[in-house]
Amino acid sequence: MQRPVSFYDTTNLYPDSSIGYLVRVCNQLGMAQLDRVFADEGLTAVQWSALISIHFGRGPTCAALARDLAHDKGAMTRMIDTLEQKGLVRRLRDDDDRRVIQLSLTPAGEAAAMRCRERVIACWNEWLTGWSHDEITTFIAQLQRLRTTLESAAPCAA
Amino acid sequence: MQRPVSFYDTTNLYPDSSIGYLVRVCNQLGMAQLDRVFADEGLTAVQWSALISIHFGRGPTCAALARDLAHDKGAMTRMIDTLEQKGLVRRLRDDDDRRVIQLSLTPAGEAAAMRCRERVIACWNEWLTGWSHDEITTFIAQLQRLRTTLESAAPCAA
DNA sequence: CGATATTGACTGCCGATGCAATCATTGCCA
DNA sequence: TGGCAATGATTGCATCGGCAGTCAATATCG
Repeated sequence: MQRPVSFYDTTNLYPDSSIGYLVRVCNQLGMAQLDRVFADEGLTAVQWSALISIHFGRGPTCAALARDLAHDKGAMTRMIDTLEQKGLVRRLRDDDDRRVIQLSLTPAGEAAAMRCRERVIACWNEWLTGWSHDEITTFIAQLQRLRTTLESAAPCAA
Repeated sequence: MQRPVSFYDTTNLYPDSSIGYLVRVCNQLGMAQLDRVFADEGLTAVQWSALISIHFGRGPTCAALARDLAHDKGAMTRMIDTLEQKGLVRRLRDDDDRRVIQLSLTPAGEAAAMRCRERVIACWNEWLTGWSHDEITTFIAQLQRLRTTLESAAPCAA
């Protein structure tokens, strides 16, 4: 069995060809754009993604939410604090496992999350103008594949 | 001429299919991994990317560097401060345009950037195990395309 | 030529983030 | 059962990042 060929070497890893660099820049630019879009809702892009994650049942608890968004656990506690103060998120102690605090959206939180969602949809459709359906689904699949790898990756040996 | 079909609507924008969510999570996970890799060099992943950007002539000045990395200009000044104190970066006032301060790497900065680069190459080759050459180049091209769009995008109307 | 706009570097300020430690609760296993 | 590891939530601490404003130098245009 042959060892797979390595893609990167010292001759071809430069910013424009670096997945890490490109992913970071795309993230920075996209988040900055969305922060401005959400400004009049009093939300940041990260806060909105937390609301959405709760909405879709990916973040039933604070720890799960932090894992889902690859966000710091401590910082997540404080983010939930502010979202709770805004009246968008509810905390409810779990009776079965008393370590856990269940998170859920208030009606106001649901409404805000859905309002923002429509604007995010509009933004992305604008940004993806000219992309074919196949290009987009391929791109999403590749991002998912990368996420899965990074999630399960042991600390890199290098 | 027909208006292109929109990809996203309220039935298919959820975290696992959202480019924004996936890009963010990949960035968070990748940067966290690289932060640990660079820890013994006393560098963070963001600092390293600044060094590389200077190395490749993409960040000849503080402002250009901030644009290249989609990083805050003020924060960049302070990052250069610390990299200068570490003896990795040099500042040199430009004589032609006296607003500008030219950035360059010291020999120590070059060496550190290249050492880290090799480790980054190793990490990415590990993370991309199983990807075909074509899949990787396609992925990179799509990320570049997205970056270009986001860079030139006016504030989203939505 | 002169006023205004633009650009680059820098700074103060505030909020957010990551890390480490703590405490409570639960799971696991000898 | 009893002790120990694991998990969840929280907090303190240091740092970082984004925003807005300032100052200096340059470009633009009437």
